[in-house]
Amino acid sequence: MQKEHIEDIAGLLKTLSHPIRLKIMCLLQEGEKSVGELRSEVKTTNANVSQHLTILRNQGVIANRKDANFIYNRIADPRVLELMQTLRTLYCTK
Amino acid sequence: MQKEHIEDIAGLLKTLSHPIRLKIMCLLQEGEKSVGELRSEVKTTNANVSQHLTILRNQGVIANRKDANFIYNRIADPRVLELMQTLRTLYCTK
DNA sequence: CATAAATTAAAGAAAACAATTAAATACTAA
DNA sequence: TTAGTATTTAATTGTTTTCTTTAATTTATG
Repeated sequence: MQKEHIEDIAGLLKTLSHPIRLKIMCLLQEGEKSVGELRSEVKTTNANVSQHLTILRNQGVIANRKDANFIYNRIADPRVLELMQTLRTLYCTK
Repeated sequence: MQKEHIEDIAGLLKTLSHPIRLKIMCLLQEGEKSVGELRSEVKTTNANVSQHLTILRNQGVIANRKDANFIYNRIADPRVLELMQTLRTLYCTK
């Protein structure tokens, strides 16, 4: 791995390394979800979820679309989807 | 994923999410290396490398053996090895 | 034993992070 | 327009990380 890759991947892992953000990514594996739906699943405040979503969005791993009052979030990077699947296989099987 | 898994994986990702630690893990994919060897590759102080090695050891991803003046470190968890390989494939290919 | 090389441990300051609260924005519907 | 819902932003505060420096430990060798 070259230096740039190291920095990039470290940044990605850092983004995913918070329990709330990792859980959000897990939930989004099932399909897009609004901020409110995510909030009720991760059990924290709207503001907190919103801040974590901003971090995920800045990293480029999620994107969103607006529909009326709701903002629906989805996983934007197929590589992250595959990474999540690898983590599940390695650490959640058996 | 259950809550415990989320916490565990988030902790693992956090451990791997520092550029120096990630680089160390990359280097150890090639085989065991002493603290001094790692230091010269990641270009920082011995103390700093040692601290990062402690973090990796506490997370259980590396182990070491002592031989005379040298302490040789190696990757201790095969799942992490596979995770590293996945990251390389997803983000360093093409 | 004395010295050098490799490593660890401890302490400190600066920077980054995270949660909370309150205020602000955007949109819908009555 | 007004009220209500969903979401974001900003500010504050406390915690955690990270790096640096310095001191201590371990082991081999002269």
